[in-house]
Amino acid sequence: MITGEFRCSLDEKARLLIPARMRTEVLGNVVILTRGVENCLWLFPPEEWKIFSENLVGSTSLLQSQARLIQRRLIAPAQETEIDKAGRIVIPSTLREYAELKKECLILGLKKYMEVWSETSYQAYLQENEAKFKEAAEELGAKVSL
Amino acid sequence: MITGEFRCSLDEKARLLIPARMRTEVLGNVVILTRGVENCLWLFPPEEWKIFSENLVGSTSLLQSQARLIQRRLIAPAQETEIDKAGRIVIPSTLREYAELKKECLILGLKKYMEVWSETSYQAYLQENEAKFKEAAEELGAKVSL
DNA sequence: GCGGGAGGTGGGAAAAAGTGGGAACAATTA
DNA sequence: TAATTGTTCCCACTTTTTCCCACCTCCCGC
Repeated sequence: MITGEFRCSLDEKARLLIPARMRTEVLGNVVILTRGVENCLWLFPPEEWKIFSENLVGSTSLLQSQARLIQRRLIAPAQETEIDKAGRIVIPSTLREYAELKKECLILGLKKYMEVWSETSYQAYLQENEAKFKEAAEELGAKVSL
Repeated sequence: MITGEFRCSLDEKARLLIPARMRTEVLGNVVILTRGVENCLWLFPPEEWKIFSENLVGSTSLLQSQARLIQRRLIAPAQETEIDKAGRIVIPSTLREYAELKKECLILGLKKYMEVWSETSYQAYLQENEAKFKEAAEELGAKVSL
């Protein structure tokens, strides 16, 4: 999958356009949408979702509360969604509300999956975390020479 | 890659001319553009980006907040861009806004990669950090004989 | 000083991507 | 059952992007 930040818009019918550049990377016309960590949605191509979810389920037991929590939080909300002829997907209302998506959205490509953010939440997230990011980068720089 | 500071301009179609001197150093006609640290964009030749990003992604999990932060801040914004026949690249709007690029830009050559700054931000950055630079130089001088 | 070439700039036109909304169909409620 | 609301599919329009070409200007050799 490609990386990149792309602006995209959600219309009144709750359809989100996947930018053409990212669309070409999704084999087939189906993606899995779920709640992400932080205020965003995660969007996986089916193969990647299979790997991720099976790993997650495989390494946890439903007899443990933490495992149940993780499963409810990440696995349960997952829905398969079809990409229409114009390259859009319909965002289910529970997920739309979770990520507080308005008209202005942002899609992030992260190699194995994508994230969908409301533009305002994403800017807020980046601003709040810029200091942490610089610290993390310093630390990383001390370990690895990049 | 060559070093040097070059003034260059961004036109109304968001195309940035890579000075001919630097262009010759980029094998092939593709570069990777991403958010840098501080107010600038980073511009890597594909091979260098591969090394850098793989080092970065290699040992991280999307279930950890620091890893997500670094991926969102450095990996997600990265886009492959082609150099056109006239030696220009198109700067994606999210990146252009991040670095506050206006017509007057500056490209810095830094051996392994390049940086793109708005001329005004760069001047401000240098002025603000001159004192810190002198300190850093003292410290380094104590360790290494240069 | 003049001609030629390389580097740099701008903009037109075709193609591609994105947007909105109508109509048909399904579902839900009174 | 009729009326209303919500979905889905499709089409037409608009905007953006891409590709290409023409021209400008500066520098160098003659």
